[in-house]
Amino acid sequence: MGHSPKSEGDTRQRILKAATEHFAERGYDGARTQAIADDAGVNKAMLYYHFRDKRHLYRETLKSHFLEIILQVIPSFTDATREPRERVMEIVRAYSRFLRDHPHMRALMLREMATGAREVIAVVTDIRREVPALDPRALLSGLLEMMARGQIREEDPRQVFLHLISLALFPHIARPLVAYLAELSPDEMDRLLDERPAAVARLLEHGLLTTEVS
Amino acid sequence: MGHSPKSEGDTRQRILKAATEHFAERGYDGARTQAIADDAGVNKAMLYYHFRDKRHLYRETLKSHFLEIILQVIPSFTDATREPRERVMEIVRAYSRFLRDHPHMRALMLREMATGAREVIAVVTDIRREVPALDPRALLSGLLEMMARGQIREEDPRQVFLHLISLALFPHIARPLVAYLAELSPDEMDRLLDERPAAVARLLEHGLLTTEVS
DNA sequence: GTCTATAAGTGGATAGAC
DNA sequence: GTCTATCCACTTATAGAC
Repeated sequence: MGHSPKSEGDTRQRILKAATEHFAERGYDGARTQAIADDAGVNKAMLYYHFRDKRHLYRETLKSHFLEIILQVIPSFTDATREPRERVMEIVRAYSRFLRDHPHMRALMLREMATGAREVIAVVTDIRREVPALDPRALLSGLLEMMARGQIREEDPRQVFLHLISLALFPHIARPLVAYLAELSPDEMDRLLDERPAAVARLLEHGLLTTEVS
Repeated sequence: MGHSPKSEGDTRQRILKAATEHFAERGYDGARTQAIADDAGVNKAMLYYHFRDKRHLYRETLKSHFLEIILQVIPSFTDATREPRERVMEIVRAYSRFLRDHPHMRALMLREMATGAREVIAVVTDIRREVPALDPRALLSGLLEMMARGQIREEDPRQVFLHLISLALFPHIARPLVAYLAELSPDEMDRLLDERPAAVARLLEHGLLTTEVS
């Protein structure tokens, strides 16, 4: 690194941070390059110096965050040191923790899913080319292993995968709508989400339906 | 009714249909009024005659769809004529069916959630003022009733509500990303989603974790 | 690396004829 | 109710000085 005029990679980072906020809050089309530059404390022309254009800036923004989510969440699926109940709770907690630490990821992910996740998929493919160890298939193989050990019921592992990420993620991403429908204050909603890992664990242990005595 | 020059409420409906597609696929900021008018087969000025401006057009678009989702989904929570297992399967199926019949709702909902669901909430509030019978609180009371009858395990009903809509909705809304991560073809993904109601029912009956024999 | 100035184009919206 | 023509604010993007 050496002798760059002003602030090395710092400017680039500040731009990415500002871009994250604007893309998350207003979406790709709604985000204004001028506003991003202002928030980053640089001139608008700098966006085009550091990134080719708006689209490239968007991709790099996604990339910087998805690398982290993959690094944080995969281990929760594959860590075999804990007992089963604790393991599934940890999966729910891992997503929960990630969304708390990265408050803009929720909106970024939602908008990406709305467009068929085109850009995320390109970005994840990119990441995997650079770091082949980060294989999302690990998510499924961790479950298969638990099944082989008889720790979880025999079931299509893809359905089990869907069960777990649904239970873990949906309440967070649908938060505003759920809070409105169930008439919950932000505080009550926080508490409900904090209690989620335990509630999910109970569901996975006992199911929901009582056994008919008939 | 009567003697309107060309096509009564027909034009309005065609505009709403075209608007649905564009708002879903490109988002509010990404949608182009020109493109909506083109697809509706009318002049752009007509949008401003039938709806005050772009924002009002967007709200009316949401409203036309949310009225339907409320009408279709609430009954699945409150219909007490079936037995419990069939009832929860029906909840999962009701959402599934709705998303199949309204292919653009997925994206519309996702984008709304990304912005904190501001507009949907306004729209649902509107609908409830016009049709007070459609109270979303019915979603919770249906569950409470099942609990009172001992048909489902004692649990915070709000957590149960979250369990059910998470399991039912998330796999559909996250479909593109899930398909990519699990390396599933569109056909395989379709089959997986078709099998969801049964897989969810099994989860609710038996849980997931096996009982430790220790 | 960072800025100023400006180009080139696009979008939502309206006035007014039919 | 529907169309034509047009306005003007605002957006991305670049050329070029420092």
